[in-house]
Amino acid sequence: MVYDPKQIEPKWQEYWQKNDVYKTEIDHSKPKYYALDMFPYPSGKGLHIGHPLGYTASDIMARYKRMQGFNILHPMGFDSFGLPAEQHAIDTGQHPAVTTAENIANFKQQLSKLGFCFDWDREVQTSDPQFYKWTQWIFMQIFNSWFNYDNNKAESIESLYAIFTKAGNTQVNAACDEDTPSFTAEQWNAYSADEQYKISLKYRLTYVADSVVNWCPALGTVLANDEVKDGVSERGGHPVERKKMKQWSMRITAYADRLLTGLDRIDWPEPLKEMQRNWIGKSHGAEMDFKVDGHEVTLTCFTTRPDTIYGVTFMVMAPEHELVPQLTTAEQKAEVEAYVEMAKNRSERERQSEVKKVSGVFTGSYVINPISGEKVQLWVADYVLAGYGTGVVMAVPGGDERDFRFAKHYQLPITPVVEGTKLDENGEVAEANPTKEGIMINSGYLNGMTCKDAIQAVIKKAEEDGTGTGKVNFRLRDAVFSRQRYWGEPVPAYFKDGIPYMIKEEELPLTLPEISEYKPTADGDPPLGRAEGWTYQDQYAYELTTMPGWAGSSWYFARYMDANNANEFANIEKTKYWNQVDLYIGGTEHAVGHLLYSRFWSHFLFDRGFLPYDEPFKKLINQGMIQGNSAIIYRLKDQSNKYISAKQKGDYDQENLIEIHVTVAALTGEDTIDPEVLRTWKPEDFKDAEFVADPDGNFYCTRRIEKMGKRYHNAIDPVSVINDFSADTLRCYEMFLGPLEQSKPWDTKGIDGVHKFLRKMWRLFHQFNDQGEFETSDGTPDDAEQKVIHKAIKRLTEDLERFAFNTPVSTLMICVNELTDLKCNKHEVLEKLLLIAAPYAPHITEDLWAKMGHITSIHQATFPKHDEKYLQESSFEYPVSINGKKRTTIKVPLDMPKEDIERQVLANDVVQKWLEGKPPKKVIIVPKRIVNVVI
RNA sequence: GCCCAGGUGGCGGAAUUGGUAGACGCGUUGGUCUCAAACACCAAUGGUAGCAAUACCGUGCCGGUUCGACUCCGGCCCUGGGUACCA
Repeated sequence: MVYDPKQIEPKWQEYWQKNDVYKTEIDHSKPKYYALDMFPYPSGKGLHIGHPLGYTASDIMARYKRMQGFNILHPMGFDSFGLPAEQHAIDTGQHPAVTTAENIANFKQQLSKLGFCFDWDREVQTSDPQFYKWTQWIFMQIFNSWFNYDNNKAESIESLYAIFTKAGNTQVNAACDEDTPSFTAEQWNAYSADEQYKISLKYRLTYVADSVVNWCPALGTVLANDEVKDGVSERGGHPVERKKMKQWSMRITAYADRLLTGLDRIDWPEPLKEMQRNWIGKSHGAEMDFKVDGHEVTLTCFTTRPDTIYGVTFMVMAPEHELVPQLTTAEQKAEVEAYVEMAKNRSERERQSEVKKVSGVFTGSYVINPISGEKVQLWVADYVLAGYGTGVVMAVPGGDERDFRFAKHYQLPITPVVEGTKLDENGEVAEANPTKEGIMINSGYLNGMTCKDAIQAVIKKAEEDGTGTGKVNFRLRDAVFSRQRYWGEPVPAYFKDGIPYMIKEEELPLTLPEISEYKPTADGDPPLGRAEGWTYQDQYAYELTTMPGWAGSSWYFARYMDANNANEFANIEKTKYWNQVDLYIGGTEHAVGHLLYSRFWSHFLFDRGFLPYDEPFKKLINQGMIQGNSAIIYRLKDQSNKYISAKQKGDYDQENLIEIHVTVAALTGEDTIDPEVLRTWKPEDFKDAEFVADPDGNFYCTRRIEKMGKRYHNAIDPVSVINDFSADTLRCYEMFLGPLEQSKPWDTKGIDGVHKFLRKMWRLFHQFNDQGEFETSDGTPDDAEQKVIHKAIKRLTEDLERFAFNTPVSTLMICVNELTDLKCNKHEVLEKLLLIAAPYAPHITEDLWAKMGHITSIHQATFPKHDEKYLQESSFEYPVSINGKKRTTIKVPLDMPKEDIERQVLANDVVQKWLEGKPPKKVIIVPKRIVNVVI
């Protein structure tokens, strides 16, 4: 009988499902283990080969831990709100809910073939009203909270009212809007309830404020940065401008410090923590006030280097800064306005990355240095960002590279203020010196101080003079929470006299209304503006924006613990049992998005007593991305229908070529394309296209390794791989491909080897009779057999304990090969082999396990432990090096003392030859490693 | 630009603490089995020189630390991810 996965795999998948093998209940007698995957967005293209990578790893860990006696929570669900379904709705008119349901059905169908041990009774879908009811509920709790810096915790808004009633707000140390006025208890108590409410809005952790967005007037909508290419919309190529709009935001900045220190308590990859730290970007420095000459206006800038205050030779404000018009002189007005208009269309990313393109304009105004009293020019330049710090920088070209480039370009003065700044032959500053190491020069009373002392000195003086204060600044910005979309959670808020109010908790969920079209309205309102009667109590307009994609994904992991609870988002007793996610697996692309927002919400829910932990993910592994190998062809810009073979690229004007990603299904070889496949693939683009092939008759494309995704048409369907081989093969192969954390392009080159391994394992159980039927023997295993299996158990266990998922496949292969060589068919040995292979290849091992006579699932059996007694060696073969270069080996008993080993080594022929009669300088013996003779 | 990661044979990768570089698999070459194929099995396989023993070179590039460096340090180059409204 041969290994026939087509027969085995569906059989056992059905068995597991029917017998509820993976159903999970709280069991206080067992330790728990929560293994979680980042849930997928159910795209229309279905599962791609990257999804099963992380899912397989967590599945292996879940099965392994289950076999070690843990109670496993291993659920799956769908992040089912999102842009693609909405875009599909705009294009076809099909309701996103319908598209999403179809896609989810397809995903589940595909997932079912991979043999994962998910407990599907706990499935969640973020677009399900029974789920988003609780997303809205959490939103309300955040709205009804404020952040108290005194104890660094979110508290109920009632407690803030209580403080105001007693003491006003002068003693309150809270996260709030900048324009919050001060008031006493008397003043507060004199306010009307409405006025009090209005003031409370400045403290609540969600609030409405102006935020800058990418506005596309032609499409009447806001675009994601992703949808903007070179300043125009990706769809249609319409101009995009940056515009301020009223948006809901969340005060994540209040949690900046806790999100920073919380990282120290979790087992995440250090680079990822580093990314989050940098994203939060805590920096110490000062805010300095510069008076504008001839105006009653002060410009405040944040700087991390107040010590360089004497090096300030000009000042720069962001083009969006609200004081730009006021501070521009009549002569400079036209130039400044033109510049501001130009800067409006450049994205923040462009502005930061194109450092070589220096641009800016003089306002005509001057500011006065608060320390030196010097008068310097005030400029506007787009390398200064409105959103960071105060949107104004004091430029120190001697110490900052961007300031330096700017000063060089516009011939502004450059003063070196730190000793050791490089000068050119004319004695002018040759390059900026950004280091904090050195002694101050050209800096008045600061001269001779170290930078660090000067920083303190300047802050002290500024605070005494009232011209500045020491300040901690964060790069992190509050999180914009509004999206001008249809397919997202409605915000459970309505407006009365322009003031936002929450609906009542018992009125949740606020379900998405039906609308006729999914586009924005003619006057630029979000799609919900089309919903008829979209009002609260028939009179107050509901919020028209919806929540962002990260809302649902910021708490879904808690819902799995109590997925069907209709009265609470998750019962606290249940969340106490399951607690933190023990192993969370997902891609690095979420490093600062999802993984920061989830931490934020968890910290919040913890503060308010809704969750028993603040850090949601105890251990995290960032799986690498399985990249696609895209196929790219070239179209001539001036002839929309003409495509040229990639090899002729050089013959054309590069500006005239447009790269087009085409489906990898059209590939006929490494880099050749069959144009006929393209004609049927996308008739609207290629039906009548002209393809200019090479003289050899081939039409070449360019291949490029990049993210696998819909837009690149480079995705591979895992089900096709299962059909060609088996689910067990795919699982093992995805692990075998390399370290989980590493990104790698998908390539099926080596998959045969893994498939062969499974066949070999199968044959191991069918090798002892002529019919090839299943047969094992009861004989006692000999030492060689014991050694093979115990070596494998040890290696595999050690590797899994350190979350190395790739090397165990090799270990299993070696074990099967060695047992085959030994012609081992001992029941005791083969049973252990099945047990250790079960997490990787659940179907084949389950089948063989049943054939061995077991009546319960192998996944409910106990994982074997290795016995050291079979692995003990009596001697060790040392590699012997001369001056670090390996020359020979020497085998000595393990317990031999170092002096005796040295004697043996020196007596060795090869060593003697190298020594040429002279004694060695040194002999280094590292036990069980190496002997190195230095001559 | 900024933040993070990676770079090892023809290919995917291994080397767990600074200690035999290339485990395991693919591919290639030669062979066994077969009427033939498929399957399977055996052998070789980093490069150069050599019949061989062996020698020299070799972990992106340049330099350093060390008895010894894929591993640690400094400087570059290239590739991938993120960069706040893709998910």
